Amino acid sequence: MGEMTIGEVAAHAGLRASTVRYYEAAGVLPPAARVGGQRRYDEAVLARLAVVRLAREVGFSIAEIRDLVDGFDTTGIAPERWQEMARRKLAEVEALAQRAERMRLLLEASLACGCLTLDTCQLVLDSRVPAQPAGPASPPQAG
Amino acid sequence: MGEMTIGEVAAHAGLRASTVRYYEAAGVLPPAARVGGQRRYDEAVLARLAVVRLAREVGFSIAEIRDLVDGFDTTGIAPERWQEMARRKLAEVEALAQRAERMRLLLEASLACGCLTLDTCQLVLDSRVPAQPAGPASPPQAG
DNA sequence: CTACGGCTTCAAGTGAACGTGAAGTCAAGA
DNA sequence: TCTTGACTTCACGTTCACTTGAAGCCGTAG
Repeated sequence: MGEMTIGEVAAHAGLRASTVRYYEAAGVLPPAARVGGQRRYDEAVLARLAVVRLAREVGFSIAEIRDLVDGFDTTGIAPERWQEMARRKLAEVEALAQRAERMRLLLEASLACGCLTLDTCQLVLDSRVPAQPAGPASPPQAG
Repeated sequence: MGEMTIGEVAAHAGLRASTVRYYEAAGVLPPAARVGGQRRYDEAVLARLAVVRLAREVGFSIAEIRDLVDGFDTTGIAPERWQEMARRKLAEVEALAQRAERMRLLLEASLACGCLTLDTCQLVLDSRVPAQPAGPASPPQAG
């Protein structure tokens, strides 16, 4: 199983061939060797794809993963780079968890509230405009 | 303050005028009355926009909010419709919270692990391919 | 008169993570 | 030989919630 085509790699990794090609174009995988124009892989790419999967599962974007593996072939990445990025991402994930918790609380409150018309519901009134600070008007950024 | 232009409404709601126009086009706001081609609003629209804000905060998409307010003017929505959609959304939000929790655990584990090369890390090996069930091959869906 | 600010419309752009379709190459099998 | 299946590149489509740009109307202030 030393030489694999893109279809075999995709099958082993649980991906589509198009995704593997996309990963290469995005710099997440190094350019594969070609035989008659077709990509050939050895098993190391499966380890790399496992790292990519883990990174995706913990919330890294494709661009972040590109930065993570930049300058390395399929054999290994830089541990200190991972550590640093993982710490940053952990903060993001905790923020996400807090947001989810807030959504959950609001939903439960709205279900418990049961007011006949939401237009007069206290929950709605509470979320009218979230505290505009003083100073010249600056419209909100995309969120 | 009975008659407001789109700019005034936007300022009161903490939105951009373009967003208010977008909401109308998306069916989230009913078509506004026009005076000389320009939109005119009364205060009821602010209550509607507060409902929209709350709905967005608890995770409803624009399309879901359109369904939520479908058939109602700026005065009120259907409570039972809200209840049903809120219950569904609550399940989604709980799933999101679980995913965030899983991301957090994985990140913390990877930071605690500290193995020199992630390619041989147990965490990576664990996330190789998540349990493909038997049967004819069917490529994974987007997710 | 001219500039200005705010309004109108429609169309297209943004970013993320791929998916999809066209058009063509290539080797193996009936 | 013809077909099948897997592969190639390239470019455009998809979803979401908007934003931005172009081109133009309208009232007012200088």
